[in-house]
Amino acid sequence: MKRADRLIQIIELMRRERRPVTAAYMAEELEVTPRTIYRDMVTLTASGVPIDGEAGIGYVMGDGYHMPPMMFTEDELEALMLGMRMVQERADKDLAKAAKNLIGKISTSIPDDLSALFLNTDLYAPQFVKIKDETVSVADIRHALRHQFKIKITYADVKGDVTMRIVWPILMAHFYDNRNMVAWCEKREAFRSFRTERIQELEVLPEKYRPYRKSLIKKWAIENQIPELA
Amino acid sequence: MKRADRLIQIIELMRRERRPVTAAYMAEELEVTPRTIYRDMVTLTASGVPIDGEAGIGYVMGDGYHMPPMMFTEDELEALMLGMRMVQERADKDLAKAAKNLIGKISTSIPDDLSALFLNTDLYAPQFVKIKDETVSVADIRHALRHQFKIKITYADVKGDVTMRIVWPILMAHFYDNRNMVAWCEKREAFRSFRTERIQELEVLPEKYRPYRKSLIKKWAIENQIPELA
DNA sequence: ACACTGCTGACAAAAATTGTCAGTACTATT
DNA sequence: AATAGTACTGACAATTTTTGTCAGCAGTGT
Repeated sequence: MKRADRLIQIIELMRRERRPVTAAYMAEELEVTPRTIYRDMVTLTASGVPIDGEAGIGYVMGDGYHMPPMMFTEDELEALMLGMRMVQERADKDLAKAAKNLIGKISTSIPDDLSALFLNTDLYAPQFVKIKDETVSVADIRHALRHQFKIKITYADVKGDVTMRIVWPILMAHFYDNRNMVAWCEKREAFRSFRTERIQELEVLPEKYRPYRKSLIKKWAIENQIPELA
Repeated sequence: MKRADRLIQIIELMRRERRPVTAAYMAEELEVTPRTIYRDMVTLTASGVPIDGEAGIGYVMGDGYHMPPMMFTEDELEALMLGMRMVQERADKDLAKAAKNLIGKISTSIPDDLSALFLNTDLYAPQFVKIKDETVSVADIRHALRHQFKIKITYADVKGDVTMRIVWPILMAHFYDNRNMVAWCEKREAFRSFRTERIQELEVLPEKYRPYRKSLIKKWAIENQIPELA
């Protein structure tokens, strides 16, 4: 990659990251050595781009630097299309519908030539193992999860034992052949995973749970040794 | 002045001008020849900076036309996020990077409260079977495919036999544990699938293939009994 | 018809970029 | 007080990029 491109990409990258970004990270992502990144940063700051670097921390972009909205690149549109295909194949039907709507919205708001490219079928992402449809509305779970509502569920476990519990949903996990809701179970006082298709009944309670979902996710990630979420 | 600086300055200059700016004017201002400005513009637009050039007029920066403020529903944002996670886990590294950039672009163009919801981690879509990294650039394949360029590849088949062929790439297929390029093979005069990680060398030829990709895909889909693409 | 402008290709001289390596200084954590 | 992580600098040679030049085509507005 040429330097000029890289500089623009660094601006984009800094704009989207809220946390400090290390030179090493950028070096990896942009496929150059950290030394080159340091040189780039000098160039950018010299040209007036408000980037702050602190030893031991990383780089942060100052507020107020406003680049005009960039259009999507071909690769971004392709990533979007592939992602939406995957969602349509693999996610629950509400989300699949949302994916379809999204494709529509975006394709009408980009130039025609890009749009044609975008909508053209040149991707294929089939899922051979079909995931069972849910009895309950996964949209309800997602809604509860986003706003930290407690939910009451009737659940059939592997052995077929049916129980009723109040849980705090914190995460949706999408695996190859099943979907899981990860939640804190009030009954067991522990994290549990619930396969969505085994949830028989579901009620979103008006009551919210207190600890921030983010911290619960972190705790769960540590317990389950999933570094990318911890 | 170095090129990198000049590009950043061009962005600044375009942002503050309302009227079209001619290449000649910028060339004067930045003390280079117009030819150099034309080259710069190609670089900038390729990097996604929304600049429009019209013969007889000059250059204007797109007023957010390419990416207008869009309203998304919570479900759409969640579909988007899930899709991009999947792409990051499952697609080649260029597309993964594009997915990341896309998240950044969209998150800066939607209201803050939605943005926070959007970026919050409440999805997990791991891929346990890791797909092998490619030797060649999959971005090149995608580019050739989108624009119907022929490509020349050196390919090692299952038995380990290495051959060189000219093929017409028509489709990328993303499976659970591998990625495939589907193409018309000039040598065999038939459709063939090539696992991307077994392509040893790749050259995008300047020559385009004639039949529309869409019709080739259809033919391939019928041969392979894939009704959703036929 | 005309002037103006965007845009492209090719080439060789000139200039910038890069990785490498070795080292300094600052920050937060232990 | 020690340690790990990070920003940052200098110098050099191989490599890559950039630039001007020139010649031309194509679209826009008068």
